[in-house]
Amino acid sequence: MTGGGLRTTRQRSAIRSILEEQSRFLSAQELHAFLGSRNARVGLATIYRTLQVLEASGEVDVVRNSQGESLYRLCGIEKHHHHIVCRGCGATAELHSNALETWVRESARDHGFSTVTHTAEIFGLCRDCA
Amino acid sequence: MTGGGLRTTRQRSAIRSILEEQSRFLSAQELHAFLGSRNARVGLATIYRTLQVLEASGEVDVVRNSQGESLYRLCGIEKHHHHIVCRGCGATAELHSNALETWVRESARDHGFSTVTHTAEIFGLCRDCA
DNA sequence: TTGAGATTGACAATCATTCTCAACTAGCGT
DNA sequence: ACGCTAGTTGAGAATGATTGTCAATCTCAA
Repeated sequence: MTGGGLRTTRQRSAIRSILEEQSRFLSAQELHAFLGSRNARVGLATIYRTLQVLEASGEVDVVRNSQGESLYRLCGIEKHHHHIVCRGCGATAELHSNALETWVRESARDHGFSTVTHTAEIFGLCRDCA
Repeated sequence: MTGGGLRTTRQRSAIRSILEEQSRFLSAQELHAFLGSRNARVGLATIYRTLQVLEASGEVDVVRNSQGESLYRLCGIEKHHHHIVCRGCGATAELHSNALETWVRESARDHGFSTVTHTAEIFGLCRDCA
């Protein structure tokens, strides 16, 4: 994480494994509980560190729920995108939208803003949870 | 806050006053510092409580910065809107966009989501801070 | 197999935010 | 102006997610 290469450890594999089977947004705390429940106890600090690494390398997406808690999800796609997340079960779909990116670009231009970043997430109830 | 009417107190006036002169997003902590610096000391708990009331009544807008801290800003407009916020000075402009709302509606429909809410904020550097 | 450097984890430390609850006060009725 | 009562306040404890610490442990290239 600091300089050299990354190593494959039991902990990192376990974390990645959970992330893979649950293809939805999970909090670090949930991840911790999951790991514990299957005898693969991993320290919280390690979970947070691993999640940071994955985030930095773009392997997971991060969103914040209304409580300000960070939720992580494995993400195969490197392309910029957004999410629609189910408040009930956490199911997620990725969204790609030119309309949105255009809106961002034009808003920035109209107000003289540069080096802009943006957030945009939709939360709702999926068909099953409705 | 619980049931009946609201009262006008020195604290609430002071908070509102700061919010009015600083027409930009402030954190509760900044507000606390501001108040302290002008001999109008107000307890942090009170600041948070007041901000919650103002948020509930739609008098302030709230966004979360990348640290997960909540930022508040007085908002005269009751109509739904978004913001473009300067990372440097906190200057803010309100955005109204049919394109964005349409994107949300269509994304929800396409994925079978109902009762959706959404967040969308743009962060960047304003002309002065660039 | 070995050594250097990456990684881990128990636990302390942060930090924003919320809770607790006794003391205080705005403002209605008199 | 006075009293009363429910809304308010604030100091400090509590919460809860996240980060820092650092000695012990583990990976993996040589």
